Amino acid sequence: MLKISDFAQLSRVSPKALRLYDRMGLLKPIKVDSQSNYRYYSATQLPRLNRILVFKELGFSLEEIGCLLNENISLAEIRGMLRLKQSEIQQRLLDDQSRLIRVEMRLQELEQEKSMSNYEVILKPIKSQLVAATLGIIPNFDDCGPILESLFDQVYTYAFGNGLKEVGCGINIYHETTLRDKDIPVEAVVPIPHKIPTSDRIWIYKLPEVETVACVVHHGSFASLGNAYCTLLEWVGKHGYQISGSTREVYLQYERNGDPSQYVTEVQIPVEKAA
Amino acid sequence: MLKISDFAQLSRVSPKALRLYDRMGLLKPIKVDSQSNYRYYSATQLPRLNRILVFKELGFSLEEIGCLLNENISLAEIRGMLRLKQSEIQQRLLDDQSRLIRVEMRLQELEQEKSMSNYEVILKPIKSQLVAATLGIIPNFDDCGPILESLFDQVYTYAFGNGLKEVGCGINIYHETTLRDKDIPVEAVVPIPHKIPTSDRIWIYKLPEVETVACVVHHGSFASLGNAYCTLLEWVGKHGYQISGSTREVYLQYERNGDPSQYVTEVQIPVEKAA
DNA sequence: TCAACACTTTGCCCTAAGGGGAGAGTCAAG
DNA sequence: CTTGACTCTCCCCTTAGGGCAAAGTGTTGA
Repeated sequence: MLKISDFAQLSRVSPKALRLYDRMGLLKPIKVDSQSNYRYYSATQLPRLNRILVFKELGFSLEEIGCLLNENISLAEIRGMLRLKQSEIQQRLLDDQSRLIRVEMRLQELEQEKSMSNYEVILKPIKSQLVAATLGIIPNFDDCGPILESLFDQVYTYAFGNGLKEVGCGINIYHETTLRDKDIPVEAVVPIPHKIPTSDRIWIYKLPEVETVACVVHHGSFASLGNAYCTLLEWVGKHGYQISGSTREVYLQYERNGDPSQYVTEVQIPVEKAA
Repeated sequence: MLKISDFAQLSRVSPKALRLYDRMGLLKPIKVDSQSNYRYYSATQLPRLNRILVFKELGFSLEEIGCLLNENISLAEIRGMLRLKQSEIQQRLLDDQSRLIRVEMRLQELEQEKSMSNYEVILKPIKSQLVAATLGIIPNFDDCGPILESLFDQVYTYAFGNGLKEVGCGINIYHETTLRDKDIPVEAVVPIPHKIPTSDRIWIYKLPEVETVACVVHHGSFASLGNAYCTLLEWVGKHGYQISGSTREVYLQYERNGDPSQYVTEVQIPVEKAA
């Protein structure tokens, strides 16, 4: 018959924790004085408490331990819970390994560049979306503005002309992955909420989903968009990915003849883990 | 000017999280309508939000991210926080690796033995304690009871005779680590709360602390204490430890001529990581 | 036998990062 | 004008207890 603090000292578990285990049914005192509600424990309860502690160290929650200590639990169930916990821990290990590598890469960058990059590369999935699209060719990058505007004009005009009120923001898709600085084919697409007829210049289709794109958000004039590409391409290589699809530019904020410093563009490159 | 759910969709961060980031000062909307309290965001805030997300994936708490995003933080401080996080992750990795191994060992045991062991081995430190002690020799294990009782009688009698009211429970220390089944020297010690004089048979000293003991709690007659030793020794070997000191038996619950099924004994073996 | 002190009880609030929901106010379209 | 979709704030919930407060209990010294 030990008082709670004696038992706590014996087991090196705080009285608070012992009360919690009592309330959760993991370890009931051998006796509770009905008048004072004092809890009384016995040294014979140490094996059970130690079992609780061991399972806790193995990463089980108190609720799970409640199941594990239940008298009528089969060995198969125990095995199942252990295997489940095993895969949980393995997953956390993998996550932490990747996290660790990314932290270390940031430290390296910091040492080399003496400043933090302006861009954060993030990975995300892109959902399939219905779009209206047209094709064009950019003779050279220095003068792509008017051509792109004209392409999007065509798509927007067509979409509004077919009764649409609200459309998504413009997206450029560069289907050519080889580097070329002249006569670049480009597809100008605009997400639309529902189907409209196709024309000879504008076609409607469902842009397939992309499992993973690496992307950066560029804030400012298109003139400095090259930095975004540099960051993105370097990141893809360094982190063990490879390009697996057509690059897109999403014009999240853009106004014709507006202030270029207010433009916001997201550059997306579909990627997959390099073999 | 995007409403919260538009911005949420754009960034794939829930409105709930955006409100939290607002409240924590991580990402304030560009405008809050003073009458309706509606939050309005701009696509220009995506880079900052992405930075938040990246740091979150690296394992930083929102509070830490608040520091990291603070304008007037030096590169040295950022480096410091990264290094701190790095060591945190490394520690968690090590913990999880050891956890994983222990879970796998339990699974193996389960496969082999078709039942769960009765003992849980736990590691703990033992604090230094003041004790009264005497030495004896056990001719053979089969008949150790009376001799041990006599040894403890001497110590208890001496302690009470010197005015002590409360003493700890008896501990046997087997200083001999070599296996011997006859004439085993044993030290019977009893923790005492403060100094008393030494005699020729009973001496008082401070039992040094032990950094780590592996221990099991045995519940029942001493006759089956061998099982506890088996479990413990097997565990020590399997888990990559080696014995680094004298084994102890702590008689947590014992009553002369009492019911042996109520005895509780803790067997402790000092261990250290094997090289 | 009483006062003092150590101990125990329950209950409440706190943690991190939101999720879920209620009740009330707001916005845009028909 | 109404309706439905959004948004706001506020409250409770999650883990495994820690900290504290008020009230009750046990032991000990005088």
